Amino acid sequence: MTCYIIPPMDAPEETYPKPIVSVDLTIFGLTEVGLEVLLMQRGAEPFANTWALPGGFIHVGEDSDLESAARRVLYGKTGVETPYLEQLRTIGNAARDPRGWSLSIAYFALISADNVRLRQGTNATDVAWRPVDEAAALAFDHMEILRSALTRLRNKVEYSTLPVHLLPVRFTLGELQSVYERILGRRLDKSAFRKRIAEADFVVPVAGEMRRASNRPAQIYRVRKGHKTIFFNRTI
Amino acid sequence: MTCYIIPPMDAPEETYPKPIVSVDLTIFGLTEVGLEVLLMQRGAEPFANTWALPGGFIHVGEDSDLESAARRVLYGKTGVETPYLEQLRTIGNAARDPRGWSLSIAYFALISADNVRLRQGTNATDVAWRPVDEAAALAFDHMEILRSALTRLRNKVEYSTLPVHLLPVRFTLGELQSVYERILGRRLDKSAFRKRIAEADFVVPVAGEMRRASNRPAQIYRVRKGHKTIFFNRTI
DNA sequence: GCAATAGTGTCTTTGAGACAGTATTGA
DNA sequence: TCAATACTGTCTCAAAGACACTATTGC
Repeated sequence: MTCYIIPPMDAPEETYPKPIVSVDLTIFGLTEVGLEVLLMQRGAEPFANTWALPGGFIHVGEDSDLESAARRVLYGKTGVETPYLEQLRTIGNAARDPRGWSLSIAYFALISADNVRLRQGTNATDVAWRPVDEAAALAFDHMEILRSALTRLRNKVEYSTLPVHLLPVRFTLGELQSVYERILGRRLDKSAFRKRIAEADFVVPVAGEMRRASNRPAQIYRVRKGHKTIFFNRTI
Repeated sequence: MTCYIIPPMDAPEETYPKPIVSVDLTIFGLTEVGLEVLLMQRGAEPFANTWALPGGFIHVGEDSDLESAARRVLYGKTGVETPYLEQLRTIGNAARDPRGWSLSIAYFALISADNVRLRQGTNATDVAWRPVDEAAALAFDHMEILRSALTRLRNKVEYSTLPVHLLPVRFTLGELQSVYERILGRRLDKSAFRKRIAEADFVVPVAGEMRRASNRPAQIYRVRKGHKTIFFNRTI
């Protein structure tokens, strides 16, 4: 039994019971299969044995801020330290969690799937990549969160440099174009694509390094140091 | 003294103290002065007598969801029922509130300033419109939230139909263009502007109604029923 | 040589922006 | 008549998109 004593001086003007607060992550990765999302199977009630987005409670003593909490969850499940992480939205109502009025701050992350070592955390019996359209029923309202994240990703892909974060550190322009095409589900014109990338000026060639195959070798690029996501004023 | 007993069965797997949760609103209105934001002067500690964004705690028993909580705050301060309301972001850390680890779900609202009847709520000694650039020091990190909201508004104005919500129900195209110009701080070409508005097809003329002055009368428009904000693929 | 992909150049067509015109009122 | 603003039409120039061409490797 836990009992929190709220001191009267520091208490809110009127004291209300607080909602439950958790941080949930939609972690996208690009594998041979296509765009996939990292899911975990819940070990404990509610929704035991159901697949869910990785998440957890805020550790008031440990997490200095919200993003730290999200990064802690991310590192715990993937072992990855610095991927692209963005706040998606906060969803909260009385019905989403049988334990009571509950709040979820949803984040979405993009990672290069090859760097990941999947880990099983406490209360999770399994962790796995699942194709984004494999619309399995997820715990809580996580399916709705996943759909929001997917919408946001597809929108941003249309007019930003965001998809680089799905690639390893070094990549070719052909690989970059392929990422855009796989997420958008349509072919892009190579010439127009390269014009956009050149204008945005966010990747730099790695001198001397080429990707070799049984064709003309391709220049290898990396993201320019200190790159922030760039938004085009037109569609890619 | 308040003591919450958390039953062991329904408790989180590991039980952590919960953060403080509030909902704060950046409410924009367009007055003769220009773009203004609705502020209230706090009546109670912390930050007593300091200006702050209107906000409040979630009422677990009363609010069915987050947006309801935001609308309750909005109605309480302005008497306005259905303005444009959008979730901005959630900010949370250990330092922003002296009472402890605190979370603020920030919303931003656009209202037609003429419909508003300002009200003083509990714990507020004053409620007033303030120009957005009058960078008074605000309570908590509300200045940062206000800046976020302003950035979001200016960005969206560039390529969306969002500014209609700052106008009364009936307006002329000249008035609409003026709203865009006042927020963006630059003149727009009338011809190009009207082309955009016509393409977006989100306003309809009110048959027969004209705004009269000592010049050619202007057609009065209203927003098309069921209008959702439309995003242009280019700048306005 | 051939297959395959890298990388570049050019042409056409679209449409955004600039600007100037006409329309219609009150005074 | 003039002043003022509503509303529309046209021209120009930039750039997006389509497409084709050349380059360079392994086999």
